Amino acid sequence: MAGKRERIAIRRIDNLAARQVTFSKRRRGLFKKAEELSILCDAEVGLVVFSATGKLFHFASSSMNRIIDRYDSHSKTLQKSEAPSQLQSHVDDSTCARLREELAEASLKLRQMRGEELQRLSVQQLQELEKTLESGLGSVLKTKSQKILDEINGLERKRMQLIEENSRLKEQVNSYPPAHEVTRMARMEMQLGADSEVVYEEGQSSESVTNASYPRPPADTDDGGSDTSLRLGLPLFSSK
Amino acid sequence: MAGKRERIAIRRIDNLAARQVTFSKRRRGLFKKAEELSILCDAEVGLVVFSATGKLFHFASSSMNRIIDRYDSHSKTLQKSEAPSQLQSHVDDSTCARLREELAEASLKLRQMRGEELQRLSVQQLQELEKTLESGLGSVLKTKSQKILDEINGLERKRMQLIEENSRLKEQVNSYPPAHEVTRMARMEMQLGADSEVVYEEGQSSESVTNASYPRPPADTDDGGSDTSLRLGLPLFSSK
DNA sequence: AGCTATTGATAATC
DNA sequence: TGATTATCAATAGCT
Repeated sequence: MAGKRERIAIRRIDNLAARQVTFSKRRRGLFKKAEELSILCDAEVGLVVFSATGKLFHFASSSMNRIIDRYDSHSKTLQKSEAPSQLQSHVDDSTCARLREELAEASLKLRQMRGEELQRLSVQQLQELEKTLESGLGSVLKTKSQKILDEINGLERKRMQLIEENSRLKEQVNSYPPAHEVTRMARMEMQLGADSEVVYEEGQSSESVTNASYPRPPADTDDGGSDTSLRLGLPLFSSK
Repeated sequence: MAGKRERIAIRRIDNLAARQVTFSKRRRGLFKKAEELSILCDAEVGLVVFSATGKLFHFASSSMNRIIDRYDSHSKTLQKSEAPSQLQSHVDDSTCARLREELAEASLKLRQMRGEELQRLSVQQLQELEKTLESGLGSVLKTKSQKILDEINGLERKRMQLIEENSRLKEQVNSYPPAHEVTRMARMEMQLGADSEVVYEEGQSSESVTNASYPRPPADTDDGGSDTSLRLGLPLFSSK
């Protein structure tokens, strides 16, 4: 039948068709609610939506220009004087047109690289695109691996420094064991156990620092479901 | 308790307090949905709301100025031709600047997808790029496979039509064998074998032809250059 | 494009 | 305002 709905996460919908369908549905819903708000609550509402393909949709309870003007006057308390007689700032239309063309072309290429709008391409062109993507993917994997390795190495270096320092300190403590300190150390060792994180010595291969989870995904909450494999794919390249 | 809700008519709410409460609630809902649309569907969304008391609320998936510029440049299609004032050229100027900006951004993304200028990206961003590239690559392979299959099917269909036509013609020839033609036919059949594909003419009837199985891929490989494997990756994988 | 099972939004109320 | 809940409205997943 229909409709075993599940809640969806609010992140970009990967599938193109699904994204377009959702866009249509939600866009209608959004515009409806915008209008309702303006009517119910006597508010002035302006809504502008550009689809991913660049198509424009808009709604204004009064007129868009009026709303934009009102928005400008509200938000631009600190508007700089626009220096109205800006001589020679005239950029001719051809430049603009060319820019637009280039932008359209770049956007299309981007969408195609993301796997959209491929129907018009020939097999030959698809082949080329495939090659480009594979090459790019290779570079990305390589760069990512390098960055992760760097991070690991950095951590390892710090760790070694700490181990060294730790040894030095331990030596000092053993050489001059003030009574109260000896007692404290003993207590600590009992608490921590032999295999605790406090490392006194022992040469360690980087093996135990593998990629289980890299310490710091830059300031981003790992969205719980994202794919977990890192796909380093570079250093241990035992093809064959 | 609470809430025996009734549906309400979409007209201005007379009661001031109720109107304000509804404004707050619906405004929040509207902004939430605006943001969701922009994220889910990769759309650029700008929303401006003035309350009845003149308070401003706004949301922009990118930046409001950019969206307003983009809106202006879109609706500028039917712009009045005159107004050569400074203001006009000022608008053109900012539009141009925005275009330049967008183009630079798109170009950078393109280069990054091709594997260039990746150093500044974080591991997280690289991971995302990788995912995008893999997804795009999957779509490309899928599309290419489909196109190749279509081509094969088309060729096969034509081949079957030709074989049919061929049989028909052969029958005709056998029924009315002029003396000199008989000789020729005999010679040809000795050379070519009975079931060869001698094509006399191509009848272009688009009758339905079952294309279920194709005995063999189109035998004529005039493609003498490409040494690359096709990497069909055929078994159509679903994209989610 | 239609059709529902569900989730999500929110009107009424405290 | 904020919280609660009964209802209505929007829409995700299919066909």
